[in-house]
Amino acid sequence: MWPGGRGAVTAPVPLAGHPPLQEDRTEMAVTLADVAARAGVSSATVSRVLNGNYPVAGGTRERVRRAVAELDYVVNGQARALAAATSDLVGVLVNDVADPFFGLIASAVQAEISAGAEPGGGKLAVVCNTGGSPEAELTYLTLLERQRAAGVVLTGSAVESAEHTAAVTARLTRLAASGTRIVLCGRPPLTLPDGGIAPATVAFDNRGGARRLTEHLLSLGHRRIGYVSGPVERSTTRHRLEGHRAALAVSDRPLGPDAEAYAERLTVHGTYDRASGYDAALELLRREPELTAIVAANDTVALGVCAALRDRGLSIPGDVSVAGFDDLPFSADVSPALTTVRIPLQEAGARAGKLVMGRLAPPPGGVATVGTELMVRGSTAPPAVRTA
Amino acid sequence: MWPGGRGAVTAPVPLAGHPPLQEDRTEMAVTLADVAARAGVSSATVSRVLNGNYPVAGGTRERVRRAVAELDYVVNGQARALAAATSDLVGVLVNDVADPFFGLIASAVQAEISAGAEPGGGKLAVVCNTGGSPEAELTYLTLLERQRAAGVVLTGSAVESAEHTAAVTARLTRLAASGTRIVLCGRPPLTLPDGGIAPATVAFDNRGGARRLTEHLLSLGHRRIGYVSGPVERSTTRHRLEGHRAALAVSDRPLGPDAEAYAERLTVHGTYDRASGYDAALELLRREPELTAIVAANDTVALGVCAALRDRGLSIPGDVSVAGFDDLPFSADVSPALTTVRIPLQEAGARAGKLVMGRLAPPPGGVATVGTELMVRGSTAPPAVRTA
DNA sequence: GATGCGGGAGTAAGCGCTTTCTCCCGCGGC
DNA sequence: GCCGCGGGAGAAAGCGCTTACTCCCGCATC
Repeated sequence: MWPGGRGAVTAPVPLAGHPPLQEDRTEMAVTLADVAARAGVSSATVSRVLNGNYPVAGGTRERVRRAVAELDYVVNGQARALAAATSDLVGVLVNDVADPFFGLIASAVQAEISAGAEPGGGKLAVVCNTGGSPEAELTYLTLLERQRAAGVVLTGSAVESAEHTAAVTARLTRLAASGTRIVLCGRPPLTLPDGGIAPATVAFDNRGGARRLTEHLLSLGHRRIGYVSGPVERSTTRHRLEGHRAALAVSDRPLGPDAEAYAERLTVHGTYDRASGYDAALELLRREPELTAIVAANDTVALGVCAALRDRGLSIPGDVSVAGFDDLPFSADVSPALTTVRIPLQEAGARAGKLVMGRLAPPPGGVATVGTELMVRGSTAPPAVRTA
Repeated sequence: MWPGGRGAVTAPVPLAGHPPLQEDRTEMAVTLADVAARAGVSSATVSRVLNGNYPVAGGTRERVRRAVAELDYVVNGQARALAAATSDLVGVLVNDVADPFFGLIASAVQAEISAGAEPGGGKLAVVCNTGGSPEAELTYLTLLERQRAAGVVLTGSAVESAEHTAAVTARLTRLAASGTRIVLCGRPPLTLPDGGIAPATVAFDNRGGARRLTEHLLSLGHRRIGYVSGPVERSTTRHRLEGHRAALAVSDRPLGPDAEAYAERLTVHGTYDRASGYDAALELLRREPELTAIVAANDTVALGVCAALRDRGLSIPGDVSVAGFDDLPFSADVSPALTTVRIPLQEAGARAGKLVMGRLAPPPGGVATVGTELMVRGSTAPPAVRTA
């Protein structure tokens, strides 16, 4: 078949696998066999006691337990995983761990998956920071496949490019086929090709929340509303913007047929961070000095907007009302407290965690949407009566 | 499940390991052997091509590469780990992922460790949320030992109880002995017993930062300064409080010998969250209505303090100055912007990441302290001249 | 033309578990 | 009193890789 292959091992020289690496400075770890020897049983029995899935006589069990304790034995997860074809790892992909939005979700997911049964304290969450980069997302998916992760939770907005969607779908299909449970949290449902079951999804009602938020501003009397959007090509960005526009569309804004163009003009795209909000606010003010309200894509951006307005000498909400999205913990504490849309991130994360652990049946249709709630606080008020 | 009956199979039926679980719905994953067969080489050669640590002829290598691509082969990390006695996992223990303080550190650590060499994109960070619970910390340490983690980064304040310290030390000693690299970040150095090398440490200058912060208030003219501390028995809490007291000790406060008792009275312990700050501020106001400044254990707590003061109708910094610690991103954006102490969390995390990856030599003495910087902003000002 | 070398490839021995067979033993039933 | 049975426990076959040894072959050396 292949060249160079001889074979013919003539002399009975015993081959040796890994013998030379014994005398490391690192004393050899205790293995199942050591425990077995100490307890005077076979390693199979020790394994059985440890996993508790096979009847072992009380006395024997006790002896094994003692040996385990005396030797401070800790099972080798990788060997176990290999032999049993299981894994203790669950991947959690987030755009940015340092962002409380993801932190809250990750924290809830993690609490859920490590709250496992006794055997050893559940699974371990591998939090992967994609930084919003599609490539990183794919890389991590591969890394998780390599680890044969028990499950994967994808959180946050999806990049809406056909190419990337296809790539992610392919990875997820493979993962699902090999038994990894997939859950999407805060990103739109996905359809897997060739009969694959679509992953369970915990979706956020971004569109509805955004609509209600803008309706709130409209009802206060605002008509010149700026919108600081997130990065284009991301599902969350699109949904929130759509909700905003939907509210505007049914309003009685005096602009009639030009309404859409006007809304377009008062929309600035940026990233989901503070600096982006700051810059965008200035830009909006330039485009429409008569602005009476600004809606931001999220709370962090809203903070940047507030900073810019303040630097411009405008008061909130006296001169301009500001609203955010997400209701992160700090939003209630800033001054003025931010009007925003609350997403039950904790609850969503917990739900995702239960789903990925198989502790919760997937919702009918595969998609569960968590509602959003408008939180009206001090940063929004009726527009001042200007000299217009 | 298990046998149950005997079965006296008399004929020489060959034993079979795992044969029955072939026909799962989950098509059998591609293995090294499959790739080898397809490329017409031995599996050893495939392994060598993949790991690039052994000379393989160009043609052969190309053939293997093609086979890998065609079969969409992804190496089984667990088998590899078992065989090579290595691991792709690095544990990162944090008190609370949802807290930006830890989020920032974790994010930096992660960026550092996954920025690995080509072989496969570096290691995977396992972010473990201890919730500040000593038990959880130990549990995670065991779980990481089980996974034979390549490294572990412990972040955040340590619980200062002899018992817990001993337990952690024991776990770390074992981990270190088995080759796991240990790094402490933001927690005080530790000494391992019996000759074990102490883990590399990236410490924060909490004491110095706190001292300079209080000195700043003193220099503004404040003399009645409340302190909202963190949970007792935590190193960070203690260090910050010590810094604060140190500054007071050398000040010319008019209270003379009673100074210490006074400082004691103006210190309230709580947790590191907003609610704690809120309650503590009210309590301080009750104890000393003449208070002109409040120093909080961290920015989050400071936010709670601000909220309480506002609810009491007090202006910041007009009536009471407020200061925090950490300089989290939002601190510059709240109104008034928070005077605080900046800790270069990003830098510290990156340093810890490099250390745990062995890409940076441990600092001499094992401990590298990152400096802190006083950030004076709008929330502190000279005390108003009250009718006193 | 025989010998020495070094590059390139294969063989197979484990890594430390899990799990399937096998097997031993004491006991109640016919 | 012999057979059948079920509870307990052991032997051993892998899981899918890595890697220490071997070995072959072509080429430069003497």
